[in-house]
Amino acid sequence: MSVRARGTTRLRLKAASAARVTGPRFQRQSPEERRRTLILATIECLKRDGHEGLSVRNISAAAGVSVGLINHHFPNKDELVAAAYRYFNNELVAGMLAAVAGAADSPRDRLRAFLTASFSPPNLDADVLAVWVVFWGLYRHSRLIQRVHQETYEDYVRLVRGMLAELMQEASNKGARATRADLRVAAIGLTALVDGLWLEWCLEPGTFRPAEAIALCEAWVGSLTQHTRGASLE
Amino acid sequence: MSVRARGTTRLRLKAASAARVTGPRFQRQSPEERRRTLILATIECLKRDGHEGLSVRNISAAAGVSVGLINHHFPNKDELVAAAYRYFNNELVAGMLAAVAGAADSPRDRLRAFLTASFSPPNLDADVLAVWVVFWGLYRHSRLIQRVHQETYEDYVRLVRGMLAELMQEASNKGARATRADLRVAAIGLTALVDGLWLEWCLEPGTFRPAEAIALCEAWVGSLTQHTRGASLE
DNA sequence: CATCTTGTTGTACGATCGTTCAATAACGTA
DNA sequence: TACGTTATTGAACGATCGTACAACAAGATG
Repeated sequence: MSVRARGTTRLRLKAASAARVTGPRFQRQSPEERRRTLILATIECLKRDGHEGLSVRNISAAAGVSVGLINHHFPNKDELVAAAYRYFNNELVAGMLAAVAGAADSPRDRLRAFLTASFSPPNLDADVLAVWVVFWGLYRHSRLIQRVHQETYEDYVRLVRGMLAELMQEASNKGARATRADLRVAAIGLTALVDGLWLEWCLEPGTFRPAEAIALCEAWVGSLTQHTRGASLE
Repeated sequence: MSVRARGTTRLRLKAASAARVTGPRFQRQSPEERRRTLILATIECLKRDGHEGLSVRNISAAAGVSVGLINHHFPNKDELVAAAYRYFNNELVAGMLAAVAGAADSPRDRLRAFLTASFSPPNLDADVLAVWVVFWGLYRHSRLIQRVHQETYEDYVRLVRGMLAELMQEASNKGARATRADLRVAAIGLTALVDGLWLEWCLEPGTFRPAEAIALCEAWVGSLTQHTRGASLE
Protein backbone atom coordinates (compact mmCIF):
# COMPACT_ATOMS: atom_id res chain seq x y z
CA MET A 1 0.00 0.00 0.00
CA SER A 2 2.33 2.70 -1.18
CA VAL A 3 1.33 6.33 -1.18
CA ARG A 4 0.18 7.17 -4.61
CA ALA A 5 2.27 9.93 -6.21
CA ARG A 6 0.31 11.90 -8.70
CA GLY A 7 1.95 13.84 -11.50
CA THR A 8 0.55 17.15 -10.31
CA THR A 9 -0.04 17.93 -6.66
CA ARG A 10 -3.07 20.08 -7.09
CA LEU A 11 -4.16 22.63 -4.58
CA ARG A 12 -7.74 22.12 -3.45
CA LEU A 13 -9.62 25.35 -2.94
CA LYS A 14 -12.92 24.17 -1.51
CA ALA A 15 -11.72 21.51 0.88
CA ALA A 16 -8.65 23.30 2.09
CA SER A 17 -7.56 20.51 4.40
CA ALA A 18 -4.09 21.27 5.68
CA ALA A 19 -1.21 20.09 3.53
CA ARG A 20 -2.78 17.67 1.11
CA VAL A 21 0.11 15.85 -0.47
CA THR A 22 -1.51 12.47 -0.92
CA GLY A 23 -3.20 11.52 -4.13
CA PRO A 24 -6.82 10.46 -4.58
CA ARG A 25 -8.33 8.82 -1.51
CA PHE A 26 -9.99 6.08 -3.50
CA GLN A 27 -10.12 4.69 -6.99
CA ARG A 28 -13.26 4.47 -8.97
CA GLN A 29 -13.85 1.11 -10.55
CA SER A 30 -16.35 -0.15 -13.02
CA PRO A 31 -19.40 -1.81 -11.49
CA GLU A 32 -18.24 -5.20 -12.80
CA GLU A 33 -14.81 -4.86 -11.21
CA ARG A 34 -16.25 -3.65 -7.92
CA ARG A 35 -18.86 -6.36 -7.79
CA ARG A 36 -16.17 -8.95 -8.29
CA THR A 37 -14.03 -7.38 -5.57
CA LEU A 38 -16.95 -7.48 -3.16
CA ILE A 39 -17.75 -11.08 -4.05
CA LEU A 40 -14.18 -12.16 -3.42
CA ALA A 41 -14.16 -10.26 -0.14
CA THR A 42 -17.36 -12.03 0.88
CA ILE A 43 -15.83 -15.44 0.31
CA GLU A 44 -12.69 -14.38 2.13
CA CYS A 45 -14.75 -13.33 5.14
CA LEU A 46 -16.71 -16.56 4.97
CA LYS A 47 -13.49 -18.55 5.06
CA ARG A 48 -12.09 -16.58 7.96
CA ASP A 49 -15.08 -16.19 10.24
CA GLY A 50 -17.83 -18.40 8.87
CA HIS A 51 -21.37 -17.22 9.36
CA GLU A 52 -20.20 -14.55 11.78
CA GLY A 53 -18.14 -12.98 9.02
CA LEU A 54 -21.17 -12.20 6.91
CA SER A 55 -21.67 -8.59 7.93
CA VAL A 56 -21.53 -5.64 5.59
CA ARG A 57 -18.95 -3.95 7.77
CA ASN A 58 -16.73 -6.99 7.82
CA ILE A 59 -17.04 -7.53 4.10
CA SER A 60 -16.52 -3.90 3.16
CA ALA A 61 -13.46 -3.73 5.39
CA ALA A 62 -12.03 -6.83 3.70
CA ALA A 63 -12.68 -5.26 0.32
CA GLY A 64 -11.09 -1.99 1.41
CA VAL A 65 -14.18 0.09 0.77
CA SER A 66 -16.79 1.82 2.87
CA VAL A 67 -19.97 0.24 4.16
CA GLY A 68 -22.29 2.10 1.89
CA LEU A 69 -20.70 0.85 -1.29
CA ILE A 70 -22.22 -2.59 -0.94
CA ASN A 71 -25.74 -1.25 -1.26
CA HIS A 72 -24.68 0.78 -4.25
CA HIS A 73 -23.66 -2.28 -6.24
CA PHE A 74 -26.09 -4.77 -4.71
CA PRO A 75 -29.71 -4.12 -3.76
CA ASN A 76 -29.11 -5.78 -0.39
CA LYS A 77 -26.77 -8.10 1.44
CA ASP A 78 -28.64 -11.25 0.46
CA GLU A 79 -28.04 -10.54 -3.20
CA LEU A 80 -24.34 -10.14 -2.58
CA VAL A 81 -24.23 -13.44 -0.73
CA ALA A 82 -26.17 -15.12 -3.51
CA ALA A 83 -23.73 -13.70 -6.04
CA ALA A 84 -20.85 -15.06 -3.99
CA TYR A 85 -22.57 -18.43 -3.91
CA ARG A 86 -22.95 -18.40 -7.67
CA TYR A 87 -19.30 -17.49 -8.08
CA PHE A 88 -18.23 -20.25 -5.71
CA ASN A 89 -20.31 -22.84 -7.48
CA ASN A 90 -19.14 -21.78 -10.91
CA GLU A 91 -15.51 -21.95 -9.82
CA LEU A 92 -15.95 -25.50 -8.59
CA VAL A 93 -17.64 -26.72 -11.73
CA ALA A 94 -15.21 -24.90 -13.98
CA GLY A 95 -12.29 -26.44 -12.16
CA MET A 96 -13.76 -29.89 -12.50
CA LEU A 97 -14.52 -29.47 -16.17
CA ALA A 98 -11.01 -28.21 -16.81
CA ALA A 99 -9.47 -31.13 -14.92
CA VAL A 100 -11.51 -33.65 -16.86
CA ALA A 101 -10.90 -31.95 -20.18
CA GLY A 102 -7.16 -31.95 -19.54
CA ALA A 103 -7.05 -35.68 -18.88
CA ALA A 104 -6.11 -38.37 -21.33
CA ASP A 105 -8.77 -39.55 -23.71
CA SER A 106 -10.00 -42.51 -21.72
CA PRO A 107 -13.07 -42.81 -19.49
CA ARG A 108 -10.95 -44.22 -16.70
CA ASP A 109 -8.43 -41.39 -16.93
CA ARG A 110 -11.18 -38.82 -16.94
CA LEU A 111 -12.67 -40.31 -13.81
CA ARG A 112 -9.26 -40.31 -12.17
CA ALA A 113 -8.76 -36.67 -13.09
CA PHE A 114 -12.14 -35.85 -11.64
CA LEU A 115 -11.38 -37.64 -8.40
CA THR A 116 -7.90 -36.15 -8.18
CA ALA A 117 -9.35 -32.68 -8.55
CA SER A 118 -12.01 -33.49 -5.97
CA PHE A 119 -9.43 -34.53 -3.42
CA SER A 120 -6.85 -31.83 -4.04
CA PRO A 121 -6.60 -28.14 -3.32
CA PRO A 122 -8.37 -25.86 -3.72
CA ASN A 123 -11.40 -28.06 -3.18
CA LEU A 124 -10.02 -30.23 -0.41
CA ASP A 125 -9.73 -27.52 2.18
CA ALA A 126 -11.34 -26.98 5.56
CA ASP A 127 -11.82 -23.31 4.72
CA VAL A 128 -13.73 -24.26 1.63
CA LEU A 129 -15.93 -26.62 3.62
CA ALA A 130 -16.68 -23.79 6.04
CA VAL A 131 -17.90 -21.70 3.13
CA TRP A 132 -20.10 -24.49 1.80
CA VAL A 133 -21.59 -25.11 5.21
CA VAL A 134 -22.69 -21.52 5.53
CA PHE A 135 -24.30 -21.64 2.10
CA TRP A 136 -26.07 -24.89 2.96
CA GLY A 137 -27.40 -23.24 6.06
CA LEU A 138 -28.87 -20.46 3.97
CA TYR A 139 -30.35 -22.83 1.40
CA ARG A 140 -33.62 -23.64 3.15
CA HIS A 141 -34.66 -20.12 3.93
CA SER A 142 -33.46 -18.18 0.90
CA ARG A 143 -35.15 -18.50 -2.44
CA LEU A 144 -32.20 -16.72 -4.00
CA ILE A 145 -29.78 -19.37 -2.81
CA GLN A 146 -32.13 -22.12 -3.92
CA ARG A 147 -32.29 -20.69 -7.41
CA VAL A 148 -28.53 -20.36 -7.69
CA HIS A 149 -28.08 -23.91 -6.47
CA GLN A 150 -30.52 -25.26 -9.00
CA GLU A 151 -28.83 -23.41 -11.84
CA THR A 152 -25.30 -24.43 -11.02
CA TYR A 153 -25.65 -27.91 -9.56
CA GLU A 154 -27.15 -29.14 -12.79
CA ASP A 155 -23.80 -28.82 -14.53
CA TYR A 156 -22.06 -30.84 -11.87
CA VAL A 157 -24.56 -33.67 -12.08
CA ARG A 158 -24.26 -33.73 -15.84
CA LEU A 159 -20.50 -34.09 -15.57
CA VAL A 160 -20.67 -36.99 -13.15
CA ARG A 161 -23.35 -38.82 -15.12
CA GLY A 162 -21.43 -38.30 -18.33
CA MET A 163 -18.30 -39.88 -16.94
CA LEU A 164 -20.15 -42.83 -15.50
CA ALA A 165 -22.07 -43.34 -18.72
CA GLU A 166 -18.79 -43.63 -20.60
CA LEU A 167 -17.43 -46.11 -18.13
CA MET A 168 -20.52 -48.26 -18.12
CA GLN A 169 -20.69 -48.13 -21.88
CA GLU A 170 -17.13 -49.38 -22.02
CA ALA A 171 -17.92 -52.15 -19.55
CA SER A 172 -20.98 -53.01 -21.56
CA ASN A 173 -18.84 -53.50 -24.65
CA LYS A 174 -16.82 -56.03 -22.72
CA GLY A 175 -19.88 -58.10 -22.01
CA ALA A 176 -21.23 -56.60 -18.77
CA ARG A 177 -24.87 -55.66 -18.69
CA ALA A 178 -25.55 -52.12 -17.53
CA THR A 179 -28.97 -50.56 -17.62
CA ARG A 180 -30.06 -46.97 -17.42
CA ALA A 181 -31.33 -47.63 -13.90
CA ASP A 182 -27.84 -48.72 -12.93
CA LEU A 183 -26.41 -45.48 -14.27
CA ARG A 184 -28.79 -43.45 -12.18
CA VAL A 185 -27.96 -45.36 -9.00
CA ALA A 186 -24.27 -45.25 -9.82
CA ALA A 187 -24.32 -41.48 -10.17
CA ILE A 188 -26.12 -41.14 -6.86
CA GLY A 189 -23.69 -43.47 -5.16
CA LEU A 190 -20.53 -41.91 -6.57
CA THR A 191 -21.67 -38.43 -5.70
CA ALA A 192 -22.49 -39.52 -2.18
CA LEU A 193 -19.18 -41.28 -1.75
CA VAL A 194 -17.16 -38.36 -3.04
CA ASP A 195 -19.08 -35.83 -0.98
CA GLY A 196 -18.95 -37.97 2.13
CA LEU A 197 -15.23 -38.59 1.87
CA TRP A 198 -14.58 -34.98 1.10
CA LEU A 199 -16.63 -33.93 4.10
CA GLU A 200 -14.91 -36.44 6.32
CA TRP A 201 -11.43 -35.34 5.28
CA CYS A 202 -12.16 -31.65 5.74
CA LEU A 203 -13.56 -32.26 9.22
CA GLU A 204 -10.70 -34.53 10.30
CA PRO A 205 -7.80 -34.38 7.85
CA GLY A 206 -5.68 -36.84 9.79
CA THR A 207 -7.79 -39.96 9.42
CA PHE A 208 -6.89 -40.80 5.83
CA ARG A 209 -4.89 -39.58 2.86
CA PRO A 210 -6.43 -38.08 -0.27
CA ALA A 211 -4.93 -40.91 -2.32
CA GLU A 212 -6.91 -43.39 -0.24
CA ALA A 213 -10.09 -41.51 -0.97
CA ILE A 214 -9.39 -41.65 -4.69
CA ALA A 215 -8.62 -45.36 -4.50
CA LEU A 216 -11.82 -45.94 -2.56
CA CYS A 217 -13.90 -44.19 -5.19
CA GLU A 218 -12.20 -46.00 -8.05
CA ALA A 219 -12.77 -49.33 -6.34
CA TRP A 220 -16.40 -48.45 -5.90
CA VAL A 221 -16.83 -47.61 -9.56
CA GLY A 222 -14.88 -50.73 -10.42
CA SER A 223 -17.22 -52.91 -8.40
CA LEU A 224 -20.09 -51.38 -10.36
CA THR A 225 -18.71 -51.97 -13.83
CA GLN A 226 -16.93 -55.20 -13.10
CA HIS A 227 -19.96 -57.26 -12.13
CA THR A 228 -22.96 -57.80 -14.25
CA ARG A 229 -25.26 -56.14 -11.79
CA GLY A 230 -24.85 -53.12 -9.59
CA ALA A 231 -26.58 -52.44 -6.35
CA SER A 232 -30.24 -51.88 -7.06
CA LEU A 233 -32.81 -54.15 -5.48
CA GLU A 234 -35.76 -53.02 -7.55
CA MET B 1 -53.33 -23.77 28.30
CA SER B 2 -56.33 -23.63 30.60
CA VAL B 3 -56.62 -21.04 33.31
CA ARG B 4 -55.33 -22.59 36.44
CA ALA B 5 -57.96 -22.69 39.19
CA ARG B 6 -56.44 -22.60 42.60
CA GLY B 7 -58.25 -23.98 45.63
CA THR B 8 -58.27 -20.64 47.40
CA THR B 9 -58.48 -17.36 45.55
CA ARG B 10 -56.29 -15.34 47.82
CA LEU B 11 -56.48 -11.62 48.02
CA ARG B 12 -53.13 -9.99 47.45
CA LEU B 13 -52.52 -7.01 49.66
CA LYS B 14 -49.28 -5.63 48.34
CA ALA B 15 -49.87 -5.96 44.63
CA ALA B 16 -53.51 -4.99 44.62
CA SER B 17 -53.95 -5.41 40.89
CA ALA B 18 -57.63 -5.28 40.06
CA ALA B 19 -59.52 -8.56 40.26
CA ARG B 20 -56.84 -11.20 40.35
CA VAL B 21 -58.64 -14.45 39.67
CA THR B 22 -55.91 -16.26 37.77
CA GLY B 23 -53.56 -18.62 39.50
CA PRO B 24 -49.78 -18.47 39.51
CA ARG B 25 -48.33 -16.70 36.51
CA PHE B 26 -45.56 -19.24 36.07
CA GLN B 27 -44.42 -22.56 37.42
CA ARG B 28 -41.09 -23.04 39.03
CA GLN B 29 -39.17 -26.01 37.73
CA SER B 30 -36.05 -27.76 38.81
CA PRO B 31 -32.89 -26.61 37.02
CA GLU B 32 -32.62 -29.98 35.26
CA GLU B 33 -36.18 -29.77 33.92
CA ARG B 34 -35.76 -26.19 32.83
CA ARG B 35 -32.44 -26.84 31.17
CA ARG B 36 -33.98 -29.66 29.21
CA THR B 37 -36.91 -27.46 28.19
CA LEU B 38 -34.54 -24.79 26.95
CA ILE B 39 -32.44 -27.33 25.07
CA LEU B 40 -35.50 -28.72 23.31
CA ALA B 41 -36.66 -25.21 22.48
CA THR B 42 -33.25 -24.45 21.01
CA ILE B 43 -33.42 -27.44 18.69
CA GLU B 44 -36.98 -26.54 17.75
CA CYS B 45 -35.88 -23.02 16.81
CA LEU B 46 -32.96 -24.44 14.87
CA LYS B 47 -35.28 -26.65 12.87
CA ARG B 48 -37.69 -23.85 12.15
CA ASP B 49 -35.39 -20.95 11.36
CA GLY B 50 -31.88 -22.34 11.09
CA HIS B 51 -29.07 -20.08 12.15
CA GLU B 52 -31.44 -17.13 12.28
CA GLY B 53 -33.46 -18.86 14.96
CA LEU B 54 -30.58 -18.92 17.40
CA SER B 55 -31.48 -15.83 19.42
CA VAL B 56 -32.24 -15.79 23.11
CA ARG B 57 -35.55 -14.07 22.48
CA ASN B 58 -36.60 -16.62 19.90
CA ILE B 59 -35.56 -19.54 22.06
CA SER B 60 -37.12 -18.21 25.24
CA ALA B 61 -40.36 -17.53 23.39
CA ALA B 62 -40.39 -21.09 22.08
CA ALA B 63 -39.79 -22.37 25.58
CA GLY B 64 -42.54 -20.18 26.98
CA VAL B 65 -40.29 -18.33 29.38
CA SER B 66 -38.77 -14.89 29.61
CA VAL B 67 -35.48 -13.82 28.09
CA GLY B 68 -33.59 -13.58 31.32
CA LEU B 69 -34.16 -17.17 32.31
CA ILE B 70 -31.63 -18.45 29.82
CA ASN B 71 -28.79 -16.67 31.54
CA HIS B 72 -29.99 -17.99 34.85
CA HIS B 73 -29.59 -21.62 33.81
CA PHE B 74 -26.73 -21.19 31.35
CA PRO B 75 -23.74 -18.89 31.75
CA ASN B 76 -24.25 -17.64 28.20
CA LYS B 77 -25.91 -18.50 24.92
CA ASP B 78 -22.97 -20.47 23.57
CA GLU B 79 -23.19 -22.90 26.47
CA LEU B 80 -26.86 -23.46 25.76
CA VAL B 81 -26.14 -24.14 22.12
CA ALA B 82 -23.35 -26.53 23.06
CA ALA B 83 -25.70 -28.32 25.43
CA ALA B 84 -28.23 -28.62 22.61
CA TYR B 85 -25.52 -30.01 20.38
CA ARG B 86 -24.59 -32.59 22.99
CA TYR B 87 -28.24 -33.58 23.36
CA PHE B 88 -28.67 -33.87 19.60
CA ASN B 89 -25.59 -36.02 19.23
CA ASN B 90 -26.51 -38.26 22.12
CA GLU B 91 -29.99 -38.78 20.73
CA LEU B 92 -28.58 -39.87 17.38
CA VAL B 93 -26.11 -42.31 18.86
CA ALA B 94 -28.64 -43.68 21.33
CA GLY B 95 -31.13 -44.26 18.53
CA MET B 96 -28.54 -46.08 16.47
CA LEU B 97 -27.41 -48.25 19.35
CA ALA B 98 -31.00 -49.14 20.17
CA ALA B 99 -31.73 -50.03 16.56
CA VAL B 100 -28.70 -52.27 16.32
CA ALA B 101 -29.35 -53.86 19.70
CA GLY B 102 -32.91 -54.65 18.71
CA ALA B 103 -31.88 -56.47 15.55
CA ALA B 104 -31.48 -60.18 15.12
CA ASP B 105 -28.23 -61.70 16.27
CA SER B 106 -26.39 -61.62 12.97
CA PRO B 107 -23.79 -59.17 11.70
CA ARG B 108 -25.71 -58.72 8.50
CA ASP B 109 -28.96 -58.03 10.32
CA ARG B 110 -27.27 -55.56 12.61
CA LEU B 111 -25.86 -53.68 9.65
CA ARG B 112 -29.27 -53.64 8.03
CA ALA B 113 -30.83 -52.29 11.21
CA PHE B 114 -28.17 -49.59 11.34
CA LEU B 115 -28.77 -48.59 7.75
CA THR B 116 -32.53 -48.69 8.14
CA ALA B 117 -32.29 -46.39 11.13
CA SER B 118 -29.95 -44.12 9.23
CA PHE B 119 -32.38 -43.76 6.36
CA SER B 120 -35.59 -43.44 8.33
CA PRO B 121 -37.16 -40.78 10.48
CA PRO B 122 -36.24 -39.11 12.68
CA ASN B 123 -32.76 -39.02 11.19
CA LEU B 124 -33.74 -38.78 7.55
CA ASP B 125 -35.31 -35.38 7.72
CA ALA B 126 -34.51 -32.07 6.09
CA ASP B 127 -35.17 -30.32 9.39
CA VAL B 128 -32.61 -32.49 11.08
CA LEU B 129 -30.07 -31.72 8.37
CA ALA B 130 -30.69 -28.02 8.92
CA VAL B 131 -29.83 -28.45 12.57
CA TRP B 132 -26.65 -30.36 11.78
CA VAL B 133 -25.56 -27.75 9.27
CA VAL B 134 -25.81 -25.00 11.83
CA PHE B 135 -23.75 -27.01 14.29
CA TRP B 136 -21.14 -27.75 11.63
CA GLY B 137 -20.93 -24.06 10.94
CA LEU B 138 -20.19 -23.40 14.58
CA TYR B 139 -17.63 -26.18 14.82
CA ARG B 140 -14.58 -24.32 13.56
CA HIS B 141 -14.92 -21.27 15.75
CA SER B 142 -16.23 -22.70 19.00
CA ARG B 143 -14.05 -24.76 21.27
CA LEU B 144 -17.14 -25.80 23.15
CA ILE B 145 -18.68 -27.35 20.06
CA GLN B 146 -15.40 -29.01 19.19
CA ARG B 147 -15.20 -30.63 22.58
CA VAL B 148 -18.75 -31.91 22.43
CA HIS B 149 -18.16 -33.30 18.96
CA GLN B 150 -15.06 -35.12 20.07
CA GLU B 151 -16.82 -36.66 23.05
CA THR B 152 -19.89 -37.86 21.23
CA TYR B 153 -18.59 -38.76 17.77
CA GLU B 154 -16.30 -41.35 19.27
CA ASP B 155 -19.26 -43.55 20.17
CA TYR B 156 -20.58 -43.41 16.64
CA VAL B 157 -17.28 -44.42 15.10
CA ARG B 158 -16.96 -47.30 17.55
CA LEU B 159 -20.38 -48.57 16.54
CA VAL B 160 -19.62 -48.50 12.81
CA ARG B 161 -16.22 -50.13 13.23
CA GLY B 162 -17.69 -52.79 15.47
CA MET B 163 -20.29 -53.78 12.92
CA LEU B 164 -17.80 -53.91 10.09
CA ALA B 165 -15.34 -55.89 12.18
CA GLU B 166 -18.02 -58.53 12.75
CA LEU B 167 -18.82 -58.70 9.08
CA MET B 168 -15.22 -58.95 7.98
CA GLN B 169 -14.53 -61.53 10.63
CA GLU B 170 -17.41 -63.59 9.28
CA ALA B 171 -16.11 -63.23 5.75
CA SER B 172 -12.67 -64.16 6.95
CA ASN B 173 -14.04 -67.42 8.38
CA LYS B 174 -15.37 -68.21 4.94
CA GLY B 175 -11.93 -67.93 3.44
CA ALA B 176 -11.66 -64.26 2.52
CA ARG B 177 -8.61 -62.41 3.71
CA ALA B 178 -9.34 -59.19 5.55
CA THR B 179 -6.69 -57.15 7.26
CA ARG B 180 -6.91 -54.47 9.90
CA ALA B 181 -6.04 -51.90 7.24
CA ASP B 182 -9.07 -53.04 5.27
CA LEU B 183 -11.28 -52.51 8.31
CA ARG B 184 -10.06 -48.98 8.73
CA VAL B 185 -10.66 -48.12 5.08
CA ALA B 186 -14.01 -49.86 5.16
CA ALA B 187 -15.18 -47.83 8.13
CA ILE B 188 -14.12 -44.63 6.42
CA GLY B 189 -15.87 -45.61 3.23
CA LEU B 190 -19.10 -46.76 4.81
CA THR B 191 -19.34 -43.64 6.94
CA ALA B 192 -18.75 -41.47 3.90
CA LEU B 193 -21.30 -43.34 1.82
CA VAL B 194 -23.97 -43.18 4.51
CA ASP B 195 -23.33 -39.52 5.24
CA GLY B 196 -23.21 -38.61 1.59
CA LEU B 197 -26.43 -40.41 0.74
CA TRP B 198 -28.13 -39.00 3.80
CA LEU B 199 -27.03 -35.51 2.84
CA GLU B 200 -28.11 -36.00 -0.74
CA TRP B 201 -31.56 -37.25 0.24
CA CYS B 202 -32.19 -34.44 2.72
CA LEU B 203 -31.21 -31.83 0.16
CA GLU B 204 -33.26 -33.36 -2.65
CA PRO B 205 -35.64 -36.03 -1.35
CA GLY B 206 -37.08 -36.80 -4.76
CA THR B 207 -34.02 -38.25 -6.45
CA PHE B 208 -34.03 -41.67 -4.79
CA ARG B 209 -35.84 -43.76 -2.21
CA PRO B 210 -34.46 -44.62 1.21
CA ALA B 211 -34.59 -48.31 0.31
CA GLU B 212 -32.23 -47.62 -2.58
CA ALA B 213 -29.78 -45.96 -0.24
CA ILE B 214 -29.84 -48.99 2.05
CA ALA B 215 -29.32 -51.34 -0.88
CA LEU B 216 -26.46 -49.20 -2.12
CA CYS B 217 -24.70 -49.37 1.23
CA GLU B 218 -25.25 -53.09 1.59
CA ALA B 219 -23.88 -53.69 -1.87
CA TRP B 220 -20.85 -51.63 -0.99
CA VAL B 221 -20.19 -53.62 2.15
CA GLY B 222 -20.82 -56.78 0.18
CA SER B 223 -18.21 -55.86 -2.39
CA LEU B 224 -15.77 -55.38 0.46
CA THR B 225 -16.33 -58.72 2.18
CA GLN B 226 -16.98 -60.73 -0.92
CA HIS B 227 -13.63 -60.22 -2.60
CA THR B 228 -10.32 -61.09 -1.12
CA ARG B 229 -9.09 -57.52 -1.24
CA GLY B 230 -10.78 -54.25 -0.57
CA ALA B 231 -9.90 -50.92 -2.03
CA SER B 232 -6.58 -49.84 -0.65
CA LEU B 233 -3.69 -49.21 -2.99
CA GLU B 234 -1.05 -48.96 -0.31
C1' DC C 1 -49.58 -18.12 58.76
C1' DA C 2 -44.92 -16.14 58.52
C1' DT C 3 -40.45 -16.85 56.53
C1' DC C 4 -36.92 -18.13 53.42
C1' DT C 5 -34.98 -19.73 49.24
C1' DT C 6 -34.45 -19.14 44.57
C1' DG C 7 -36.65 -19.77 40.08
C1' DT C 8 -38.56 -16.23 37.16
C1' DT C 9 -39.68 -11.86 35.17
C1' DG C 10 -38.97 -7.74 32.46
C1' DT C 11 -36.57 -3.65 31.80
C1' DA C 12 -32.35 -1.49 30.59
C1' DC C 13 -27.90 -1.10 28.44
C1' DG C 14 -24.29 -1.04 25.02
C1' DA C 15 -22.93 -3.22 20.85
C1' DT C 16 -23.76 -4.41 16.27
C1' DC C 17 -26.75 -5.33 12.59
C1' DG C 18 -28.57 -3.78 7.42
C1' DT C 19 -29.96 0.08 5.07
C1' DT C 20 -30.61 5.00 3.69
C1' DC C 21 -28.97 9.22 1.93
C1' DA C 22 -26.85 13.71 1.37
C1' DA C 23 -22.27 15.15 0.55
C1' DT C 24 -17.93 14.35 -1.66
C1' DA C 25 -14.64 13.59 -5.15
C1' DA C 26 -12.56 10.74 -8.97
C1' DC C 27 -12.23 10.76 -13.66
C1' DG C 28 -14.01 10.75 -18.51
C1' DT C 29 -15.33 14.28 -21.68
C1' DA C 30 -15.79 18.57 -24.16
C1' DT D 1 -9.38 23.82 -17.78
C1' DA D 2 -14.26 23.51 -16.58
C1' DC D 3 -17.97 20.48 -16.36
C1' DG D 4 -20.91 16.44 -15.62
C1' DT D 5 -21.50 11.84 -14.31
C1' DT D 6 -21.57 8.73 -10.79
C1' DA D 7 -18.63 5.77 -7.92
C1' DT D 8 -17.69 6.40 -3.23
C1' DT D 9 -17.83 7.96 1.43
C1' DG D 10 -19.41 8.14 6.18
C1' DA D 11 -22.74 9.57 9.38
C1' DA D 12 -27.24 8.46 10.93
C1' DC D 13 -31.34 5.59 11.63
C1' DG D 14 -34.20 1.98 13.71
C1' DA D 15 -34.10 -2.80 14.74
C1' DT D 16 -32.22 -6.54 17.09
C1' DC D 17 -28.64 -8.77 19.40
C1' DG D 18 -26.65 -10.96 24.25
C1' DT D 19 -26.23 -9.89 28.90
C1' DA D 20 -26.90 -7.81 33.60
C1' DC D 21 -29.69 -6.90 37.33
C1' DA D 22 -33.19 -5.40 40.59
C1' DA D 23 -37.79 -6.64 41.65
C1' DC D 24 -41.14 -10.19 42.04
C1' DA D 25 -43.38 -14.43 43.38
C1' DA D 26 -43.91 -19.62 43.62
C1' DG D 27 -43.40 -23.19 46.49
C1' DA D 28 -41.01 -25.49 50.30
C1' DT D 29 -40.25 -25.09 55.17
C1' DG D 30 -41.06 -24.10 60.09
